[in-house]
Amino acid sequence: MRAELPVDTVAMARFLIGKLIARDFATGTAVGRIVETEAYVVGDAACHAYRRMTPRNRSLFLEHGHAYVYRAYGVSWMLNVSSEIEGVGSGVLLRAMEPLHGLDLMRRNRGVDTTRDLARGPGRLAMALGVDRSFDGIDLCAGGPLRLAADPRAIDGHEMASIGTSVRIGITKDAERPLRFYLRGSVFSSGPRRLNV
DNA sequence: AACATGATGATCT
DNA sequence: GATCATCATGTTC
Repeated sequence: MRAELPVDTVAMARFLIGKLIARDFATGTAVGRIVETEAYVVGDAACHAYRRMTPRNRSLFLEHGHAYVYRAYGVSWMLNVSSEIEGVGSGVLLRAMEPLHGLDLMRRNRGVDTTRDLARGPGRLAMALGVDRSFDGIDLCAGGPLRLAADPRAIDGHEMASIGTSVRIGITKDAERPLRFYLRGSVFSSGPRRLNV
């Protein structure tokens, strides 16, 4: 999988739209299709690695395809994918997912029944997958309990046409950059569907 | 002090 | 159903 991943943050954010993320639990596997991402690029004041490497953000500096997990607002875990060569700090936030398999597991993790609400939003996505700080720094391309996968049903090139772009959600620094990407028409993405094309 | 959010309840259609 | 205000809460620098 790593060989297929782009080594570029914006390319990664777009590439991940439509890809699958799987999480093994003792009782089964939950799988979702990524439908919304945000890029946090080099030189971006909104990126946690903007200033320098710190204990919190060090996973952003791992080789592309590793998890960076942090707590937002004291309530939610955020799951990101590192997106550049080792030593360069940047990543892609996974903001929403369409539940495909193991919905019972996600419902249990979320304490919510409605399919549409299981993973629409970055905190919900992480909770549905049972992701917390213990996943920070893990390799998402190594066949571990949390991993990225291609969609076997996808046909090369067909997803590209259906990706929309907008500004990122919930930030104040570098807020005007068009670095949010979403699968057009998906009811499982979390924000505006109609900014910037 | 600021923050890459979500649940809830109010109010409007 | 949409949209908005409010706030709980941990972690960072």
